[in-house]
Parts: sequence; structure tokens; C-alpha cells
Amino acid sequence: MRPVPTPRKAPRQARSQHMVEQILQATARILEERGYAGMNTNAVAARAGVSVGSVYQYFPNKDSLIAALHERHGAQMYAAVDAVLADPRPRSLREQLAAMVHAWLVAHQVEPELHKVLEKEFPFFDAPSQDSPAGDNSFRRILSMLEAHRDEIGQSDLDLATWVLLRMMESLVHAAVMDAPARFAAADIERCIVDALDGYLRAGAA
Amino acid sequence: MRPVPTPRKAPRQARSQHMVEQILQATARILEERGYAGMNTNAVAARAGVSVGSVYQYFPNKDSLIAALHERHGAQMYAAVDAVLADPRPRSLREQLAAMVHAWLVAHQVEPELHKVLEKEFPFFDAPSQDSPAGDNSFRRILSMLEAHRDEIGQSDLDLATWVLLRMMESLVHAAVMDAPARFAAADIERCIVDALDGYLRAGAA
Amino acid sequence: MRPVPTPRKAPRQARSQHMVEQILQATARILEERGYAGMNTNAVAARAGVSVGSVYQYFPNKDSLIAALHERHGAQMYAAVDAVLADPRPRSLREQLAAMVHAWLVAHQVEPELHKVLEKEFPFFDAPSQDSPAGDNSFRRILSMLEAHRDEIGQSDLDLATWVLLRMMESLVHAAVMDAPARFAAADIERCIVDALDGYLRAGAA
Amino acid sequence: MRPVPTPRKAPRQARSQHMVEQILQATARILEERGYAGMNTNAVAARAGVSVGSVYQYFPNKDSLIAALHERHGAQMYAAVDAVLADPRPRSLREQLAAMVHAWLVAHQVEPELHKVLEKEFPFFDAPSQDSPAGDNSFRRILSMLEAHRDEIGQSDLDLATWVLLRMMESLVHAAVMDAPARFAAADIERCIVDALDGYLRAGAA
DNA sequence: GATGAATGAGGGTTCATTCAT
DNA sequence: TATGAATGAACCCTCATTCAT
Repeated sequence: MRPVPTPRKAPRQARSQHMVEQILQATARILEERGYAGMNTNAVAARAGVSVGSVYQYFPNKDSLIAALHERHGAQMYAAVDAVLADPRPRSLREQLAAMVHAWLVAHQVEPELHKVLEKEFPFFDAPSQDSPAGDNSFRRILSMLEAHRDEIGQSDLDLATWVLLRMMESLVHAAVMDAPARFAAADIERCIVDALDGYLRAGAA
Repeated sequence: MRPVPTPRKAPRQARSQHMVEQILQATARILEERGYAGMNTNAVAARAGVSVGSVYQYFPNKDSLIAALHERHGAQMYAAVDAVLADPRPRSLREQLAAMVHAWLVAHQVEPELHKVLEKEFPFFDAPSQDSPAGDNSFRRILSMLEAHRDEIGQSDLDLATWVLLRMMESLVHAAVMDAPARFAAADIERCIVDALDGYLRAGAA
Repeated sequence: MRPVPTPRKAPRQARSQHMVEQILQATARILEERGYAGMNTNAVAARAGVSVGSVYQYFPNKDSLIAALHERHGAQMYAAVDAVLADPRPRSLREQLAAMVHAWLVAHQVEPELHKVLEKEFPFFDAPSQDSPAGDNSFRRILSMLEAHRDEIGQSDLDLATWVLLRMMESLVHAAVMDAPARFAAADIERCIVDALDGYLRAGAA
Repeated sequence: MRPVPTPRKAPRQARSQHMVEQILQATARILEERGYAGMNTNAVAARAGVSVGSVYQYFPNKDSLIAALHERHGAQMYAAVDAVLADPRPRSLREQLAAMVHAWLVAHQVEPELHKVLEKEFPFFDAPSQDSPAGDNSFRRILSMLEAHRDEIGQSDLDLATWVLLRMMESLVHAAVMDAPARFAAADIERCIVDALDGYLRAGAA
């Protein structure tokens, strides 16, 4: 058991996508209800209405279940970013940032409990990381976007700026979702996140 | 086993501070070497040169060991912030922020491996949280500092701004320590963090 | 799992002798490489390039695979003995014994690894046992041979003598193949085995 | 699971010899009743009136239980041989051999069922092997004995002769105990074994 | 017949925790 | 208080076997 599972093996591609889906759903539900500590492969199988053996047919071990959920979550985040950046309508830097933040926050509304557990117990897994192909793709899209707004940006190293930007988005959205004190309005927090991103990028500019 | 242990009970205060120290050191070393998955109370006891029974004399359960380490780490962070803010010399807002970030990064140099494990496997534990007395203290100190620089700050809600600021510091320092790509110089990252904090606070200002 | 499988059912006779052959070969190879503990029906099927279902088409259960291999091995031993005894050329008692021992040792040269595993993990299976038809046949042939040399033999009960003789051959050849210390030359060991058989039979003679 | 367990770790020496004894007894009884396949650590623990944890306190794994039983059996065999050879009364070669064989057969009367299982499922484990200190000791004692009777022995290489002798004793006693057909009287078989040993040694003599 | 996905009982092992000494 | 032997619930994973296609 390791709290930070590396995706060992992807579920073998099977046309039994349905079974894989069942299993992941069961994993997600159990994770939401009982946390990592309360999750075990037999329970997942039972919940999925499947035998343990079948779980191991598609997932090499317990942690790969979590890893798969993470990958899926990560993919949703990539998709959210990509969807925003793919939009051809001209937008100001701040609008772009706001759209990205908004998309990300919205993406976290689906299965918020699951995301909470995933992020709380296995952080640093849902961020578009440059290590994964999809993550790298997001990285490059954002970099392009920054280049397109070069003149509004104070940071000289856009590569570094992209990395910092992603880290900020990820962790601030994370914080907003995870443990924002009730006394702060969601909209205010959202605006603050955009302020932070925007402020960071412009900082250093003459 | 729960990846995110709540500090159930603080170690009973005993003259045997020495034993408590031994136990925590052992826990830290094992955590560094083997991660949470490889840690168990028997191993901790053996490494500390005491009996399991003694571990349970001072710590109610396994997780409280981790919690204690977290608290200690958190305390170091509080102390770092407090030390900076307690400094009476007049400083600009940016200087204050830079000093805080620097102090925090420096604080992470001690037992970096331990911090990595703690933050990787049990995030959101080292931040001065408003929930703890010490954390609340830090929170208030920062809030005061912001108030002292009210005119340089664009954010209208300083309470919210303080919370965002702490979240940013925490997660950006975290990211810097944990997984900064080798191609980015530490000094550049540090400056970026200050830019981000500074940029955020100023944003929204007319 | 039972270390000493009784051949429950012989492979149903099928035209697909080829498939049976593939399966047994796969079993043998896996046994050689990984021992009984590392053998499982799925692996056998995979190695044989057939489906598990097919394995069960021809073999009622896992152990019957081992049993079949044993039978085959036993048959080779029977054949070796029979071939020697069928030889019409007149030979002295010692020559007959020497020929049998030699034939048996030679028979163990084929697939020595497999034989080692079979004999190490499932002993008492390769001997021409009186319980099997073929074994009984060998038993009777040897008995006849002894009767033909009645005058050179000290043992009064030739039935018993045959049994002892077979046990000796089997176990000494076994020992020679399995764990003869390197310091003993194969030829010397072989001669010793013949000495033992010969010495035994003559013992008790006036 | 491996049918031929190497004694991994000896039970830690503990004054809880009693518990170790209970556990081994339980293992033996279960082995007798259900064979290796029917033995499992939980059953052993239950039968021993002990918790599984305790079994693992003294034995590193399942197989070490079997290994311990084997060692014990082997030790009994060593002891039997040693007792005979330590006897100072002058005896002829044949008498010595007969005494050894007898001692060994007698030693197999204790817990015959257990011995059957041990030898059937894990052969080559009860023989005084030169690899173990005790085995080497037996080996040397027998060698000395043969040297003392040098003039009666036809074999020129007494080292080799000792090895063959041990192999013969071991396997013939084994066969006698394991699967002697009912039609042969025990006394006759015993005499045959002595004949075989005696005959072998004298063979080759002028 | 052939296939191989699905089954699920079963078992070895770990380790947090207790408690008699 | 300190000890550490003892406990036993819990869990991951394997693999012989089945059966619908």
C-alpha cells in the first residue's frame, strides 16, 4: 500500500470497457465514503457487482485503481484547459486566465467528494504534469497563450512562468475546493485566484 | 491506516521528553527511508531503541506519530513567519513577502527528505492553519502586516487576502521543494513566488 | 494442490494428440524452469499456445498433468529395462544388472532437468511399480531373469529380491542423478550401483 | 509454496520452547491428517491453540515449519546412527550394519505417519547429508567404522562407499517404511537391507 | 471442439494494539 | 513505567476451474 501510487499499468484495453467502468465507479464511491483506508479490493469488487478476480483482470493491483481514477481526473483537467485555449475568440490575458480558472473550478464540481479524497490523500496527481503526454500538451498550449500575450507579461522566462502558473492554478483551485472557510464567497475566491495569476504574470513588468 | 491523520492526542507530557524525542526521530527516519507504507509501530520502536509498549505510552496510536511530526513541522513554519514579522525594522511590502518566502524555503532545508514525505503523503498539514492556535497567531500577524501596507494592496478583503496569501505561499513553496524541474534555478523560482504573492496583493488596485 | 498427484484420469484419447503433446511439453518446460510452485494451468496453457479450456479438455485437473509426465517418465524406464531384458544374447547376472543400470542412467540423460524436478518434488513415481500394468510387466521380466540366474543368487525369496532390486536401482540411480557430490566420477558411481545390486543378490549364498 | 522447503530460518531461540513445540506438534498432526495441501498456517495456529501471529513469531513462513520438522527428523536419524556407532562393544561389519539399519527402522516407528508424509512429499530431507554439520558428523563416523573394517571391504574408495552406503540405507529404509507390499515380512525386508549393504561393501573384494 | 473471461474460495502474511509481568 | 510476547482481524492476491459463446 502506498499513499502515492504511480500508475503501474493501465487497465488492459478491453472491450469490456463496461466492467472497467463499473470497477472504477465502485472504487470512486468507496473512496468517497470511506477514504483510502476503508477501501479494499474485495469491497470494490462487491460494490461493482463483480468478482475480485475480475478486478485483477483489468488492474494489476489495488493502487492501480487509484491511479486510474487520478488519470481520469487529470484528463478532465487537461480537457478543461484545452477547451478554453482552443476557443478561437480573441480574449485578453485576464479573460483567458479567468476562463481557465472557471473551467477548472467547474470541472471540480463533478464528483466533488471523489476529487476531495483524491486530492487530499493523493495530491500532485491531478495536475497536468509535463511528464504525461496530455500534460505536456496542456503545458505547451498555455505557453503559446502566454507568448501571444507577451507584451502584457512581466516575467521574462515564459517556460518558468508556465510552470508557476500551473502550480498556482492547481493549488489554489485545490485549496478553494478543499478547505475554503465558509466565510469566503466562492465568487470572491475565484476572483482572487484570477488576481493571483494575473498579478503574477504582470509582476516584474516595467 | 489513514493517510491523513488527525492529531488525536498529543503525546502525554512526560519528563521522558527524551523518549518522545527518540520515538519521533525514529519515525522521521523511517518515513524518510521507507515512506508511510514502510512505517509501522514495531519498526519505530525498534529504531528508537524502546519497546512498542513505550511508543503507546506516549502516543495513542500510529497516526499520532505522524501528526506530531506534522505539528512540529508546522510549528517550524509558524516560527519562521513569526520571526520575520516580529522583526521591527521597517520593510516594504515586497521585502516582507520576500523575507517570509525566504524564511520558509530555508526552513524546508532542514530534513528535506522528511518534509518531502510529510508533504507528499500528508499534504495540508504543515501550513499555519487558522484552526490551530499557533496557526491562528500567524494568520493574525500576517493580517496585521497587510493592514500596515494597506495602501499598496489592491485586494479589498484583507481577511480573504491573508488566506489566499497563505495558501499561495504554502503551495508554491511546496511545489518548489517537491517537484521543481531541474531546468529552473532555485533563485528564479523563489523570485517568482514573491512576484506571485506581490502581484496578487497589488492586483485589483486602481 | 497435491505434491503427489495420483493420475486421476488419463488424457481422453483424442486425435489431437498434438495438442496433448504441446500441453505436456509446456508443463515440462515450466516445471523445469519454475518448479511445481511456479506452475499453474493458465501458464501451461499460455506456454502451450492453447486456451485453459483446452487443457481441461484433455486433462481433468492440474495434477493429472504431472501424473501424465510421470507416467511417461515411468514408461521410459520400463522400456529401458525391457529393452535390456529382451536382448536374447546370453549374459551373466552381473552383465544383466550392469546393462539395466546403464540403460536407466542413460534414460535419465534426456530432459535431465525435468526428471530432477519430477523426482525431487514427486518421488516414487518413476519406478516401475507393480501397481501399474507396465510396471508389473517389468517386475515379471526381472523376476524371470533372476530365476534364470538362480544358482548365482543367495536370496531365497526371489519375489522379495526383485522388489528390493527395483527399489535399489530406482533410488541409487535417483541419488546418482540428483545429488552426487562432484568429487565422485560418474563411472565410479555407476560401478558402485552395480556392485550394490550384485552384492545384494549374492549375499546370503552359502 | 514450495514442496522442497529449505530451512530458511531456525525458530528464534526462545524459552518459549513450549510454544514452538506446540506449533510443531500441530503441524505434524495436520500434515499426517491432511497432507501438505491441507495444511495452512491458520489451521496450524488453531490446532496449536495459539494465534497465527505467534506462529510467525517463531517461524518466518509456512515452509519453515516443514523444514523444522525435517530437521528434527534428520536429527533423530543422525542420533540413531551415532548411538550405534558410539557403542564401544566390538562388532563385526555385518553386525554394525545390522545395528544401524535396525536403529533407523526403529526410529521410523515413532510418528510413522508423519515420517511418511515428510518423506513422501519432501524427500531427500531426512538423510544425514554431508552438508549439515550433524550429517557430516555421521558421515565421518561411518567412514571411520568402514576403515576399522577395511579388510572385509572390497570397495577401494571408502569415501565413495560411505556415500553410497548412506544413500542405500536411506532409500531402502524409506522404501521399507513407505510402500513395502504387505506380502513381505518386515523382518525379511530388514535382513535384505543388511544383505544389500553388506553385499555392496564386500563386492569387488578379491 | 475451442476459447478465455469470469469466478471466488482460500491462504499467507502483516501489524496495530493490548496486557501480564 | 517499561517491556515485548501474544493476539487476531484484515487484506491483497492467486489460480484451479467453469461455462457462455
